[in-house]
Amino acid sequence: MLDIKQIRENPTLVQELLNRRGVGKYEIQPILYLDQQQRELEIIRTNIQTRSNEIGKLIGVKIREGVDSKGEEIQALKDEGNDLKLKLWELEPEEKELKNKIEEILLGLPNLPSETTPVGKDERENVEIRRWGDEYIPTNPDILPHDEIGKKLGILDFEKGVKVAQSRFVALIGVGAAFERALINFMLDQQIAAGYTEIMPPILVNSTSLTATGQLPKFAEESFKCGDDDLWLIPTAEVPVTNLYRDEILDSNQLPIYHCAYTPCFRREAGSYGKDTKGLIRLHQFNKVELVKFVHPDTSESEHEALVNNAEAILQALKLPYRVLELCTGDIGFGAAKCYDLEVWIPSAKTYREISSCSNFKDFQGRRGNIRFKESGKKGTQFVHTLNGSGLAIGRTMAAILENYQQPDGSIKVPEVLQPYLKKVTISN
RNA sequence: GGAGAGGUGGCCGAGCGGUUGAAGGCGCAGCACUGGAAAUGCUGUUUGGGAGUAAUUUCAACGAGGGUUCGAAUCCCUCCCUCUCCGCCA
Repeated sequence: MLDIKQIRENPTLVQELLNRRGVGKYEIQPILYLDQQQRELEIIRTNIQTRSNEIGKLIGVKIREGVDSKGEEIQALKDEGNDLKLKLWELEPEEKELKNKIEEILLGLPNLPSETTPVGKDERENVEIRRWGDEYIPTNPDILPHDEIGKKLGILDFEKGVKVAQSRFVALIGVGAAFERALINFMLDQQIAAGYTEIMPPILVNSTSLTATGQLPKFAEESFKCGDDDLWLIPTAEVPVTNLYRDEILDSNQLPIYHCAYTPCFRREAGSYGKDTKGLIRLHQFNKVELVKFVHPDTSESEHEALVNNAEAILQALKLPYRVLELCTGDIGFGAAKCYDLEVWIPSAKTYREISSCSNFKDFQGRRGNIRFKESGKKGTQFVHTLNGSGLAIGRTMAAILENYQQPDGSIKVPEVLQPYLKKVTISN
């Protein structure tokens, strides 16, 4: 959520930054107008309230002093109080409606992109920052797509996923299941060693939590809802983990807080019909290890770089070729001010595919979720900055390994760092 | 699912119609005492909105939303959540 004060005080700058996401997409003019009206009303209402409070107190004092509570003097005050009450009954709903409208619009506005976020229309204008591991790109031209080799090896069964659930679900069989588990454990162990505290959070969350992180109200159709309850399947561990500290005032010396969490993630993938219909790339349910940071605003940029490095370290340990993209203003997520995507090399498609997305939300989620901190000596509170990134998406990592480590005989070499976890050197029939 | 209890400030906990943003305690901060510390004493210590350059001032908030009243943490209604016991269950 954007700061209404910032919008009020710097409307031109705010509008300019929103325009970088797309001219004409978001307008702050309506908010400015409503805000003006609301504040004018508030002044009037507050004055009436003040007098009304005075009357209430005065009656109390008079009665205690022995004035006849049924007498004229008291009655006159009561009458005035009643008059004021009528006026308040008129003004209050009006002001409340204005406030609700402002809130509603505010919740629908995306975060302001950072000054450093490259300006661009869509994903074609993302900027490649660096590449790693070119030397690991396989030279064998006959690499089978991961889903095909997975079927051949008997470790991925998409038909069974469809039977049990629906399309875009998979069942992992035997070594496939163990492989998934090995990846999860390896990634968690590595991130814990990097300083993150592991969380195993609820994977059903309430609407308030989804609103805090920004999935609601705008992106309701992207998540699975449990019909009878106010509970949703999480689209990412970012939601429960960020909400761990919702409505809390942290002490500045508790910061920074680093968490990692393995969870399944559930996405409806509405609007991507026909895209990536095969394989592990785009499923309704997938596993992911997520990194989440809560930091002091002064450090959020360096914390962001460090978080990206933590995610990259996994790819490097697995010796998977990848590149880092800095997303442009037209492609960054709703709540992000700045975002790096990590894309892993997928040999069968001869292309890089997103495997991690590392975002700095600045105070956007902190404000929506009311996550604050207090600095001793300073008065008042500040919103924490939140950051998160995948470290990494497990299914896509498995896909990348099934291809990049594929041998001419159709077996899969197990990456060295995974061997102790899987207790295998190769996967074959 | 059935029965009962309860939700108050950073925490514990009183208050059950009148100057209560809220006693008392803990915690925290400052000061005093001390060579320094502990102990002790004193003082201070919620958050958010509005107006003002500021000092300041005003409004709101005792789970949430309505209602009664001149006045509600306190009374009434609805909802949410937590806890205990019973049942069921991985």
